[in-house]
Amino acid sequence: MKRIIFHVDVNNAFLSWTAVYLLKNGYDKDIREVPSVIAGDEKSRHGIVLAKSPLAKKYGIVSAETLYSARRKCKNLEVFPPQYDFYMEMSNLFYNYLKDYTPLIEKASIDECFLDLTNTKYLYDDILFLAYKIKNEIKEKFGFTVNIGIANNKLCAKMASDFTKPDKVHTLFMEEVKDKMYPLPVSDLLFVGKNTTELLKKININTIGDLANANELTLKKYFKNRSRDLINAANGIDDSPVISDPFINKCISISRTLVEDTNNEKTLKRILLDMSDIVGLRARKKNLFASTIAITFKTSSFKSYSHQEKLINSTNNTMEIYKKVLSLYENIDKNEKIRNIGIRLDNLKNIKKEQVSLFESNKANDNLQEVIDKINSKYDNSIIMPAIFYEKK
DNA sequence: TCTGGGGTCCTAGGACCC
DNA sequence: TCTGGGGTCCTAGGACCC
Repeated sequence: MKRIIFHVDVNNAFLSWTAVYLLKNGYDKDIREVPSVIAGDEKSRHGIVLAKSPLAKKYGIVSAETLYSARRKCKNLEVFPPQYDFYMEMSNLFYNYLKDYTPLIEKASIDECFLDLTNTKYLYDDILFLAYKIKNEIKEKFGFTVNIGIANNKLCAKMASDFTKPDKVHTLFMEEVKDKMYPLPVSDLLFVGKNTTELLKKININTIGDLANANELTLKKYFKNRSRDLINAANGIDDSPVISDPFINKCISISRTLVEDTNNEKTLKRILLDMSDIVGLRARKKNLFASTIAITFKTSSFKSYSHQEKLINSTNNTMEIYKKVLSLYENIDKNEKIRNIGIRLDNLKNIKKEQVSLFESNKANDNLQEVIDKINSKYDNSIIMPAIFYEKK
């Protein structure tokens, strides 16, 4: 049976949401109507474009480019800082509104959801009418616009919602793939990024249609096992389900770009401890336990490295994470200055894997952690941490 | 004042086992 | 007297997405 899938995507999410916030708070201008971007603070080296208005786009400004370069393209560019807390609020409003239409809803990211309406569509006599109703209601209720893609699977729904923006509904049913998707440049296809586009160009594949009809053996030379997936994607084939189960992270990570490059051990260890506590707390809140811990870093010359290690007992305990992080830190080249440093908890499961040890028990650690978390949640900002970690260099 | 941050998935290559 | 072969697990690195 053919499925009916909606992909609902907030137009220029960060920029729209900041526009909503500003208008609500008496700002007299809609920043969606001028050349504007949302970008981080350059002084703390976060100066890249996170979202752009349609007019900023006309100047050739793209996401993830440096603010410096964006300003050079457009002299009167208006720049606003991101407001992550407000974005989370809007994202939840959006999701809670949509989930009234079907229990089969998947939150794909902060600003997009998939809805499987296959079994609920009989409730709505006209699926297109329903999409317009959802789109218009979101605009009226919340003040931002969305695009909705309607298709028989997630891939095509997502492609469709990307067609023309903003505030639009598009369909891309299986029988429309040839007409609507084949003529597009292959770089428009999901999972085809910059590098893949370059490689495809070499073998004269320029449109999605070219890829759809490509010879798998030819592709294999460049893309190995990925070849079949690429051809399937180009043909609009995808049978991945809409997953509404509470989301279980595969990994939780955190990283920070430092105010200035450093190889000062004390500074780096202090930051690693801080971050160990943050990721640990996030894992504990979701009741997830990591069996792999990694540290990641970027050097002054922008080269990335990582070191990871599997644990015998999985954990989400701050002290245990930090202990492992420190031992991983010992492996890194202490001469190189570090620009960005991070921690990743990987192979997360919602049960604790524990090998029974004759010699020690982690029970005490876990109990202590629970007490610390309780205290910290009561007194917002105070971070309680065993003193030994502060006194040890 | 060049170049963020949080994710997922895949692959190569080494270690180790039988 | 000159180096197998299959399987699994683990780490490092890279591509891609929003």
